[in-house]
Amino acid sequence: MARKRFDDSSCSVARALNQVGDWWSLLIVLHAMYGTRRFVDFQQELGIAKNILCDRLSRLVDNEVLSKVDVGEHGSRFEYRLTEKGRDLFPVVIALRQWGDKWNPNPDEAPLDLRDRATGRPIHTVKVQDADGQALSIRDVFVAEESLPGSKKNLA
Amino acid sequence: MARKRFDDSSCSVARALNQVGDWWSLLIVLHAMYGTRRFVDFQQELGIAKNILCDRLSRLVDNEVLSKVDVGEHGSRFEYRLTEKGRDLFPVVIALRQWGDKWNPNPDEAPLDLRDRATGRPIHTVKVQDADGQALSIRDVFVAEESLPGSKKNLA
DNA sequence: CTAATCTGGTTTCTTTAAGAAACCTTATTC
DNA sequence: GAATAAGGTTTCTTAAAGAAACCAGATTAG
Repeated sequence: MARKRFDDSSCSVARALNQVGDWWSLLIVLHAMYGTRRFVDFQQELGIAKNILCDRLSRLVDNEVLSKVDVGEHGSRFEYRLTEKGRDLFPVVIALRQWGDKWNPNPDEAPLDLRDRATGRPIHTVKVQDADGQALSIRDVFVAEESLPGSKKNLA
Repeated sequence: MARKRFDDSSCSVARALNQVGDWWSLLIVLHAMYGTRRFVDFQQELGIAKNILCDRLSRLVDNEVLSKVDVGEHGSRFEYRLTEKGRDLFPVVIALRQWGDKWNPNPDEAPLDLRDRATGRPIHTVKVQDADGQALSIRDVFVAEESLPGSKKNLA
């Protein structure tokens, strides 16, 4: 495989994908958001091989998406908890979930019904918005200055 | 590798990742949003091997994220264009970009400055919001009913 | 008209990561 | 004190990623 790394890419999306851009990493973050904290629980919920889980957890810890906390009285019991950086992936995960629910719905099962704890009302669809909160499509957005790779000015 | 597939997973995030959840697929979608449409342009901009690009493009076409359009007078000239489903990944990509800009900024380069075409003002940070537009953190959201895998009720 | 080039691939080969399963060490429980 | 659980590590096999060569059909250059 020799997967290409993007640690040094000038594109922040590429760098972000480098940290959470594989199947398992983002699913681990997702389950961490569901409340999972223990190695064995991740393993069982995800059906992931232990060595891979080990690798992904330590990478997420290295990247400060998770923190590894020793919760044993005498060592040897750990929890993996989301850091602020990890919790900040919330909009990404929710946006991805909503996209999946919209375009690849599970015929057998209703999508997760996420609600606001305070009001009990369903949450909004995650959108890109202008300064006033108006939803923006890709055609409504442009790149200021010459910061775009390939020096194109507009989005698709 | 034998990467595990999640086509049939009951989790929409897992299914979504199955369609766009590797380095290249999402970067291809990103560049398509920048306006790239041609095979060679993807290849040069991404520095991806042709066989891998070929595979990813056809998978994205299979998954209806891109459509392959014959634009040659006499064949043999194609464009890959975002479908509505593909364009709908906009909030995902932007949320990921903003996360990357916040937590892994490029020291040498300012982040892309995305602006509203109509007003010229910078776009908002992508957020999860309640029905009134108030930003919600992960602690403010819960799962209604017993739809959560592992039958947990709360998020982290 | 012919040769060179471009586009969009496919094929072959090598490298490397993913996955399964066995094993291991330090608690904790019975 | 033996059995089990947590959290790994090691070994081996399989499969995917990447590089590079090759290819066919269309276009352009001379």
